[in-house]
Amino acid sequence: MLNQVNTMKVRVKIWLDEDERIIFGEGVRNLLLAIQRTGSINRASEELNMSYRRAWEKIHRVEKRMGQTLVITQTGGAHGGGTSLTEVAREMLNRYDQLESEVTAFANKKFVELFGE
Amino acid sequence: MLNQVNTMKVRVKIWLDEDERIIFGEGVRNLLLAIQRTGSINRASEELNMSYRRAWEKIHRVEKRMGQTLVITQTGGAHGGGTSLTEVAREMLNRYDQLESEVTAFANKKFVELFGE
DNA sequence: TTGCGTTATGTTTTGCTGGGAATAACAAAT
DNA sequence: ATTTGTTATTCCCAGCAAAACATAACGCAA
Repeated sequence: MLNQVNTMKVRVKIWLDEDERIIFGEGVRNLLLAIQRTGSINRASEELNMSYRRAWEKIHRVEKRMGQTLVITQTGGAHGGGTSLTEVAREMLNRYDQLESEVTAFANKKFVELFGE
Repeated sequence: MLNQVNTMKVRVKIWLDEDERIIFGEGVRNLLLAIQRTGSINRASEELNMSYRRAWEKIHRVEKRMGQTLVITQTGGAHGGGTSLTEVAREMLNRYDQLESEVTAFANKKFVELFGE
């Protein structure tokens, strides 16, 4: 009956929240990874085609909600400064990534069971 | 280290898509359920605090993308008409709900494993 | 033949999110 | 002192998505 729609895929989005407020999701995850890779919020936001302002807001909103510091910033200096991640941020990244990949794998398996021919 | 943030919950959103276009998600699911319950798009949209316009567009966009008819509508008559679901719609609802509940349960279990104390 | 409640659809208005420009502070190197 | 590239923050504007408004058609009942 549904064989005309069997090129569908299942998609999953996962986030952590507290009182309906997003604490940690895909957006911050990507941002933190880019900061880790580039060493600066500025370059990270460019990579993600996001304005610096938005990137900055995103991070600090999450920091406020978590009551945790996620980034260590330094202004001035030879290369203008930069930003690196705290241990807490790295830990969150690890756990979130694991959660995300396991749930996604499970969803794909179930999807095939339920919608596959 | 993350014990200050242990009132968090994990949230999951699941949808079916084809070429980055949403085919079937939470929105249409709720709408179809409300139509099933009320027998009319009009009353369903009121229940969901959504404009009739938007409800109607949502349904027909999905119908177009699936190439399937989801609702049977009737205009005029004693009570003005009404709308009921097709067999395809009911089948989609069943499978989607099952997928959604199983994945959500799995996500909650994994979340406790990864973020619980 | 008028009224009613529904489907169906076009047009206008509103509100909000995100982007961009602008500006300041900072500290190392030269 | 000047240059440099970053963080930090304010303000205004555009674009888009949702809401609101408007209108037509339909068919049964009275």
